[in-house]
Amino acid sequence: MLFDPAMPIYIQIMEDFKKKMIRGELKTGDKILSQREYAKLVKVNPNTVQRAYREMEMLNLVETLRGQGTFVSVTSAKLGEIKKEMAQDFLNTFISEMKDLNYSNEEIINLLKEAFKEGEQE
Amino acid sequence: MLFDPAMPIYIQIMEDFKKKMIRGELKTGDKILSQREYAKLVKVNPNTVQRAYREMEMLNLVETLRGQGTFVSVTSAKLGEIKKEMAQDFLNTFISEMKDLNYSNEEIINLLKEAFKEGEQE
Amino acid sequence: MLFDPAMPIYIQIMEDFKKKMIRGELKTGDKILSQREYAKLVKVNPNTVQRAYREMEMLNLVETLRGQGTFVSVTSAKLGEIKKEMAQDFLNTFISEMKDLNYSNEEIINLLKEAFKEGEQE
Amino acid sequence: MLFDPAMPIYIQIMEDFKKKMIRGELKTGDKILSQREYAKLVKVNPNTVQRAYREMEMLNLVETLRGQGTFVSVTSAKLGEIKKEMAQDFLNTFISEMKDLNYSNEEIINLLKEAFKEGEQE
DNA sequence: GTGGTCTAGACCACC
DNA sequence: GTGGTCTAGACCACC
Repeated sequence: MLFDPAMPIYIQIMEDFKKKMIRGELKTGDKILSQREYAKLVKVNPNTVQRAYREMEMLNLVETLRGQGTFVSVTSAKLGEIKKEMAQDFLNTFISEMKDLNYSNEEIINLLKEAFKEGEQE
Repeated sequence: MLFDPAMPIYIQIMEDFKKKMIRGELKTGDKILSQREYAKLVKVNPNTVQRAYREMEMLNLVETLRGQGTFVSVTSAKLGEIKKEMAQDFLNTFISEMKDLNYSNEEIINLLKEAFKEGEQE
Repeated sequence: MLFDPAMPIYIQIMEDFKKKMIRGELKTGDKILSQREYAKLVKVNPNTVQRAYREMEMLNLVETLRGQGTFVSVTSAKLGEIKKEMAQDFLNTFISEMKDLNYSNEEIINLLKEAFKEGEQE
Repeated sequence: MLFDPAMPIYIQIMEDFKKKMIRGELKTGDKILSQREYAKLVKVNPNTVQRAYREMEMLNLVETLRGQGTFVSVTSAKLGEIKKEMAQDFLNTFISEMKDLNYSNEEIINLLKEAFKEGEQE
């Protein structure tokens, strides 16, 4: 995984896990990598991974059992909430970028529709 | 100006000038800040500013006249091109982020329309 | 401050701050020691103090302003809640200890009353 | 048994024996585990157990008969004394903790009574 | 000056 | 093996 130096690594780790949960790649009950394994995998310090895991625990996304590991424990209600939050962020960023380029609401929607049409043809 | 450490600063400077041109805040013929003044303003090394100005000159966005300064020289055709390019980038990023969250084309368009409706009411 | 090795230091730091808030020695708006100063004072690593401060922030007990410091931000409602929680803990520990010694409810209350009487006379 | 690292283990072993005597789980004449067996049971060094047994012997709580083992030898008078001492410690700790939270004598007694009422209902 | 992030590595408790 | 705590110290951003 590549990290954007503009954002704390532990936040990026959390975002990645959230996305995996939303896409169903990680489901409630699944064991995730141990802090040490994950740290080795993405080449960061185990302390940084621990911080990400700890914050996810406080958000009730995962549950940690000492000596056993960390397990996904997110409820579907919570999952829906997270999905909406993340989507809203992307939406806001996108809209403000397009407004910055002087696009009107209608133009933005049209560009989006065009992009989808092109996508279909491929 | 705040710079994202994940991207070269000279690129970010260029993007900023491009946006200003697109929004009409900078028009053909306008004199822009000298490299030294600009460097002082945004607190970066003058060499970095020089690189940004040089690249903009190669793209025919600005023209430098010895002893006089640097002037916007972009044509309206070029401007339209840049605008489309930048918009396309934002669009692609946005779509791939939303797809990452498992949103369908229809859902994305609906979310966008809702966001615009809410924006109106404010 | 002396720390009990049986409990994490950052928890003990938090408990100490909570008590000071309950007793009114720290009031909403008060600036508390900077992480570094506090670390020096109680002779622990600044990272440990930071963890305590961060957890207090998540509990809305304090508020942190970058570059300015950390300030008490607890509401009186929250304060009452904390006070009850801490008292309940002390109460439970005490009762189970006394039950361990085979004291009945009545005996415990009588011992307490006696202790208060003696306290008065001093 | 779990030991609190804040206190010498031999003291904690003694406290545990005292409690068992007070609760009548160990009576005068009972044979207690040999030092080696006890050490194995609670996973501490036999020297630590020996120290605990020796101190209990000096307090006339147990008696060691060469080649036979260690036997409880506490008198009922002594037992009452110990019980009071331990209770007094718990009481003092509890009162000072509650005073720390600004509770008055009356409030402490009321909280205790409430706790007993709730205990009954369960 | 302030807090925030991260690394490297020790040591502990639980399994 | 697992996670939890702590230290020492670097480097950064904000004031």
